[in-house]
Amino acid sequence: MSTQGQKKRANLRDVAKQAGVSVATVSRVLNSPDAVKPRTRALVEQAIEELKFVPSAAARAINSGRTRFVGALIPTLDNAIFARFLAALERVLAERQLSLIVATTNDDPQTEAEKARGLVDIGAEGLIISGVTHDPALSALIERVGLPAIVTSYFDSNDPLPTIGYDNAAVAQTALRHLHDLGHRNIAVLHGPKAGNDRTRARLDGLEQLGLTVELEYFETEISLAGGGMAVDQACDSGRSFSAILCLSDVIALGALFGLQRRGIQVPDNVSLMGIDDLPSSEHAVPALTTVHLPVSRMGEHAARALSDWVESGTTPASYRLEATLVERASTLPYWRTRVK
Amino acid sequence: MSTQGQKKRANLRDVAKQAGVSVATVSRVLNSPDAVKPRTRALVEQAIEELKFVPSAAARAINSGRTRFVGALIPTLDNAIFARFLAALERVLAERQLSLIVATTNDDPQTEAEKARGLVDIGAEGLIISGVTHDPALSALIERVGLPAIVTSYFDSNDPLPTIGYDNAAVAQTALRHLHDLGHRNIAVLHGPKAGNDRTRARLDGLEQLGLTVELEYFETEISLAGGGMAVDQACDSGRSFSAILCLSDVIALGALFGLQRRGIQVPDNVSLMGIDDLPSSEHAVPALTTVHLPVSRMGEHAARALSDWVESGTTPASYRLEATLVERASTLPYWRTRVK
DNA sequence: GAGGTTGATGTAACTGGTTTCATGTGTCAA
DNA sequence: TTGACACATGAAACCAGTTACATCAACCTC
Repeated sequence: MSTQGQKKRANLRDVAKQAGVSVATVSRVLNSPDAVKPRTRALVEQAIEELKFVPSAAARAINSGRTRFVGALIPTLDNAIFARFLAALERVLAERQLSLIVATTNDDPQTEAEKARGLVDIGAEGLIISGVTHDPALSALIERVGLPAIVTSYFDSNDPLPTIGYDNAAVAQTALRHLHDLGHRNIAVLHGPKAGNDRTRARLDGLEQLGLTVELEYFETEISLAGGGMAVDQACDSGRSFSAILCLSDVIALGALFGLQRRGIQVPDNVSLMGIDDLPSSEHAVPALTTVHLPVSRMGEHAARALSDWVESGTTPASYRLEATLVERASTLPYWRTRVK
Repeated sequence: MSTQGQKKRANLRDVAKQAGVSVATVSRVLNSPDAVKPRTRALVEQAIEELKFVPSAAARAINSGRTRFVGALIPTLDNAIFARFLAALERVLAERQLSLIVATTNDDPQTEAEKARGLVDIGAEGLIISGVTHDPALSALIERVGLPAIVTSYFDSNDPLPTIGYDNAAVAQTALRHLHDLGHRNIAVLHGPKAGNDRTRARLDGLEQLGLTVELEYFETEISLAGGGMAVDQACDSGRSFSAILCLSDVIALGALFGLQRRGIQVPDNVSLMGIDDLPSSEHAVPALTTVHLPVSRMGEHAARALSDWVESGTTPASYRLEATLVERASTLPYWRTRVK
């Protein structure tokens, strides 16, 4: 009854009193056990056990100035591409004893800024931000706090913040050039919403800037399997004919593949189909989808290392560009072998 | 030069000195601005701006006893089922001003216990734990700290912790019963690793306990599209013949579908195929996959609400059972209409 | 046996906020 | 004019740890 103070969590002072030692000694038992005599240590450990003492993280943090967690702002968890990125991020951060707080933004700059604010308020030591378009409030916040922050999923050495990613315009161009090289000249482009999504916009801009003599017809849809299916229906019903379909996201591409299968259109015999991202599903689909591989796992690993170095030792990382490579699989065929339906 | 202390972050005292007021007043400006005279407030706000003052989260936490974040221990981010669960969790927690730290365990109880320890060390106010099998160290930790913790993805009203989930044995039984009702008697069961994965084990146990007069042949593989493909190859090459394939995970089922397509085996004409989970891909695949719908989004929402209530007001939530329902789609057919290849 | 060194422990200052309580000023009614 | 009261503000205690420095005993050396 006397020892079991049921009221609330014991603190250092309680333990010290119980063990008959000073608070400093208890603190030493916790942090550098070798510095205290075994007998005393045992005494303290027993008191800790009896009182079920658990040190307060906040009090620790106030002294060390460290909270040991960073935040990641990502558009969504629903797309495997971000889930994979996050998985790599989490893995490498964990190796370095850093935890990861996840905040999703739905590609809304304002939500992004608000969630960033929330992360800073609870003590995030650094930030990983996916994408380019940001609310000015976000930049202001980062500048003000002097917070380590890395932008990913896009590369631009001129950005005020370090960027770790690929050149989205070039990625789209790689894809389009492949179809062009195969001889395709009438291509449907299926892409996600432009609003708020800078990655999609950069990819679309890339297509425009390439200046190839191809007819591109654009179909905007949501980035999901259902979206891919609907867009493909729209494209087929538009009255125009295409020998190839370029999807600016693999999720859309897989949805499109399913949509085409439902209509009895053969890929790649009747139409070539390709995506961008290189999700596991693209490799295993039948036919396997040609795509542009985005090294998101490596991006996550690199970003995690860069951020943790920055947080630990204050070394601002350099921007880093990852190469995206064409992965040719079975879903694309030369134009002359295509029998457009 | 004098005002621009480049050294380090300003604190409350610095701001107070700069503004010529007391620390209490600055604190008030931050927390209850109405309590201070507009003129004084302006003075303080100017000082805050000049010094780029940002309050320390740790110092706040030490007073309030709140850190405003909880942790989630999930097996992996690579399976969409957990990504979707997490998305729902994050959304509802964010509504309630709680952040979410993600830690992945790879279904390893020891990793789980270690990461839980890490979460407690940095001040998590509560825990969401996916699955049943846990290291004793984890239970000990939770008990000791008196930490709000909810177990999900499984339901058991007798568990010492509140559980929010479905009955995995019953889920598998629902699936098997469906195939049995269709007349299938020779069924290949494709499932993920048993080691460390209690959900898989519970589902397998469920199949055994159902006691139907069916021949079940088991094939263990990894939970991935590749795994599904390999298992289906193994099943086909085993020399035995099946009229139906039951996959204990939709990821495996989709991999199996692709594998069958590669072999030229028609689903459902030559073999019926079904999964469990009901991922978006199952709905959109061709043919659309029959599956058992697990309401993971609702599970995430419910868990988030329960945990935040617990954390905020100390009300231990009751365990909650979610119903999993059969979703009949195009990939399963009665036995008599099947032409086994 | 005096002086120096080492090791173990305690005292108290410190981290950066919040909050209680005391103080001082201004307004209003009696 | 004075007592009552609200309002704005400051001083200092407080939260739960860490740590610089002081203390003291024990051991060793000359």
